[in-house]
Amino acid sequence: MNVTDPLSLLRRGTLEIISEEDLARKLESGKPLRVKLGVDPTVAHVTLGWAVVLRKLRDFQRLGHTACLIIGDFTAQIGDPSGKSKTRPQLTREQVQENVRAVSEQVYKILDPARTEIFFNRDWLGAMTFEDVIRLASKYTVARILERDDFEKRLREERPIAMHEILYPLCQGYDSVEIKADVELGGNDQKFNNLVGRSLMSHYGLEPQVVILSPLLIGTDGKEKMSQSLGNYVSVVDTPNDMYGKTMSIPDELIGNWFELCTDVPMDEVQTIVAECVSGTMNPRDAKRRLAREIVALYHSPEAGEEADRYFVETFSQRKQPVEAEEAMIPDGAREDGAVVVARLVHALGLAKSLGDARRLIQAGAVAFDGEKVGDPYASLAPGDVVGKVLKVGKHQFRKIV
RNA sequence: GGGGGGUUGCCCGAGUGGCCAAUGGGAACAGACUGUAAAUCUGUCGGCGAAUGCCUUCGGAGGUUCGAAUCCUCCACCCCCCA
Repeated sequence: MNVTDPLSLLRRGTLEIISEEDLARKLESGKPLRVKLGVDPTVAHVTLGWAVVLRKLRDFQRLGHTACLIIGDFTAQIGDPSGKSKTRPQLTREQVQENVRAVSEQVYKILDPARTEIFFNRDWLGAMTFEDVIRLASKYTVARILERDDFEKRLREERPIAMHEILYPLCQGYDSVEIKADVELGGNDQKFNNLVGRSLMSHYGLEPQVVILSPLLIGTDGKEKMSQSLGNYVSVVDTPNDMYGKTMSIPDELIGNWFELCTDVPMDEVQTIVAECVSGTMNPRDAKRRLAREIVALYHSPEAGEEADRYFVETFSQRKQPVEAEEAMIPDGAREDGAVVVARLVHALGLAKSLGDARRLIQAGAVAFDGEKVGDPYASLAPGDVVGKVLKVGKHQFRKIV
């Protein structure tokens, strides 16, 4: 790849580079840089939010540098204190391996495997003696650790902070020492941890890493950062229709942000789109359709993007029956005296979490066959009346009964 | 080590012997309206049952009582103040 100005490529979609001078100097040295990114092995999906930093990492690869993925199988036991402020459940080595397998497949939808190294931090953190830990801990002060937003907040709110959580930033920072990182990428919430890495590296006589921070992508709920545990995410392995549909559901204010962080659409074009939405020249819905198409194109194909767009317009805008709904047989549990009990059918197909829930949905008018609502929670129909029809539950769950 | 406060449903938070499956808010889900947006209005929001109803739930284990989220005992965990 021929890039005349590597720095400006690397700057897109970042919030802060600490420091740009250092980065420029390291780039000029001409040697391939080791670019570190920590990976949380407790998740099994690469989300668009995570893809933001992965895409940045890919930019580095295109410039000839090496991606160093650190699987935090050791640190996962501690749990990053940022965010939910809860200690995570411990994972077995097997569970970790399982997630890593799933995730690495997805990661290579973005990264170049030839320029990627993978490490497990258990390999060095797990091997440390207590003495090593004490020595590491001596290189940082309590006051500085407690500066961390989350700790400060929890202290103020009288919520617990366990000793081991205090060690978390040190563990993560030590990873940088171990792999001799030149650059570390991360979401903005990683700022504290990544800066600790810088400081530790100097203590260990290494040149401190450059820290590059990306904004956190807001999830489909429009409020919280996108994360698997919050369920407001789009996975890079979602089907085209899902990916498209989820993208269409984001609030308008996020359009520009998503374009910048999730697509390769040039920034000046993004700015035009946003301006037109604001001025009313463009319907924000159409801007989102473009966005959704771009995203599907990136992880599937441009054709799949068009296809998903068509599906969306037909199914939701024009409220047609979906062309091809997932097929489902009538489970035995849904039958009673030869008739099909609608509530049981909905429940048995997993479209409602309990029988009672299914009845409530029916009562609320959320259940229909071929567009015809079923209003009676106790309705039962002859099998002939349901087979071949499309069952709709809520806004976007469809099953073709066969 | 001493003293005080706390642990309620997805979250926050009321409830201090029966009227409590447990007020209220948020989240979530559904309906209407739409652009599968936002805002708004309405409904639902432990499980099972056609139903009077039954079962499970208020940190854990016991106990008192006709009856306990509420009282007692022990245990676990958390916070604050003092040392």
